[in-house]
Amino acid sequence: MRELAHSLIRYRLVPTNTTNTSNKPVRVRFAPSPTGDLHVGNIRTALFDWAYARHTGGQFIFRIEDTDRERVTDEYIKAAQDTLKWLGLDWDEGPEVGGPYGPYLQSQRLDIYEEWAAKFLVQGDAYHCYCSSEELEARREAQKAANVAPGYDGKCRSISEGDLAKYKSEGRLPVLRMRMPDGSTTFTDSIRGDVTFDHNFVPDFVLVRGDGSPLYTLAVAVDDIMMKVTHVLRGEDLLSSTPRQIRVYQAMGVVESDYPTFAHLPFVMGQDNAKLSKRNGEVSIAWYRERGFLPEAICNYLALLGWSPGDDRENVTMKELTELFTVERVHSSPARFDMKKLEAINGDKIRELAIDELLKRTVPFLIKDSVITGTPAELEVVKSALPIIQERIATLAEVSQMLKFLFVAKFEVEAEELPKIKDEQSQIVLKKADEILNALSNWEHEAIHEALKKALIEELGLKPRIAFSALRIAVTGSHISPPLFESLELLGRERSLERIAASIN
RNA sequence: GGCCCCGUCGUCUAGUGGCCUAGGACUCUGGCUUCUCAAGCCAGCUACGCGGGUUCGAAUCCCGUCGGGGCUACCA
Repeated sequence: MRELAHSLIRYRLVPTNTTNTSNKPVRVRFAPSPTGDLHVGNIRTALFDWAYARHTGGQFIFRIEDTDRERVTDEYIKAAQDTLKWLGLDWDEGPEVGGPYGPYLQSQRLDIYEEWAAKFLVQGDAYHCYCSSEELEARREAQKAANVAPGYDGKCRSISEGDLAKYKSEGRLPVLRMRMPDGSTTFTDSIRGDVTFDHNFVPDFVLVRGDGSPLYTLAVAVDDIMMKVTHVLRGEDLLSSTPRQIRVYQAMGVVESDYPTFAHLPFVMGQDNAKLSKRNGEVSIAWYRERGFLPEAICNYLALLGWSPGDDRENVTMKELTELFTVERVHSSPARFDMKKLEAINGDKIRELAIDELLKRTVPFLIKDSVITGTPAELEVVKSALPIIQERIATLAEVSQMLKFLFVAKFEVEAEELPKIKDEQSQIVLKKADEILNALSNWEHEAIHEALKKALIEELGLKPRIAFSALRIAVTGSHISPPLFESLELLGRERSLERIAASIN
């Protein structure tokens, strides 16, 4: 009977657009399984989820899928929250903030899953399966060899009394398996259109482990329904798990109009066209944070991976993103992650920062790199130096290299640069500069520039790039530095003259 | 192997039958500017995977093909 009832379960979800045709308030969830630091792909998903929720004025729900307690740790859960906060992806319901449909950690919802599982068993939608992993493995191998679709063969759909007694006496613990009826499932993916899965290729799947713990397939479906989620935007790796999820809705007795709308986001790939992973690029958001990438730059860049506003604009703020984001404009094809473009956008965002804001953001890097300790006097110097390096850096971490010459206790010219100031011509320049600057009373960069230009360019007849290069190295230690005259002013008269003198043979 | 998804410059993308001799951005190359490095400005290179069809006309529609990816767990 039950089988019959499910024999024709084709259905279709109403096509959805971002204006949310249904009158239900939009509820979008980001539900990662933190088995490590959140990575670029997770964040791109989170960003789209968040942007969609904000765009529609709906709720953004943050749920932790920690049914696999072997791989998910408390540190990773904590790190995931920190990362989202750092990026500015604030959630309306979830860990810390709570909400009406909590708890939001699946490990705290075990009794809920247990209840539904029991119901499914009673209803006959699910059944106990006593097959051991070894047996399943063996049968899978056989299926593969026989070239038939692999998957559970339904052996335990009906078990004889005798077999049941035998399994129990052996102490076997059954898993709970969902009965997949004949037929097919079709759903409308907002990004991909109609997608159909023939149930011949969707085998009966496990809902509850032998030890009684729930699996993703059960928890995710139950939670999305119980939390009244209206839109599921997630990675395309979950596309083929959708018919299973829908099967659980059916067992739960949910009416079709209450199913969430699915949208499967394309992957973020690494350089080598494989899914982005540790092997082919940096994936951990924490890594980008340490490297001096701005959260708004990361979000801006990631927003452009698989989505575009439609016109030629590429620089969008978080606010603009929430205004412009629609699921219709999300691509269906995967995108490759390009560090170079991220860096370019990061540089642009740095240049947009007000000096006080830039100061606030760079100080932790300078302290971490032991360039400064953070005294008010140091901060003053950094602040006055930032305007001249702001357009020269692509990441915040670069400020240390740029400004350390202003703070080092014991200054030394970089070893490889030394020969460049020891030649005859450089020595002439340095001696002349020493003489001129010692006589200079006004130590402002314009005055310094004027004096040096007159002495070195006009009187000695040198090309500017030649003349100033030696001086640059002598004073900053490197042939790459912030503008020379401003650097001299910032360094101060005393230390500048000291360094020039020290560079003279 | 089976099922499913995907296919425009090197990369991200615009493009939904004529506005496309395919636009923008990043990268790269050359130039300008310049005290180095950047930034900025200008210029250049490079793409509709392939083959059929439909049509007066196709990057856009259809079919096939090739290629890439995902899933195929008591992971998510």
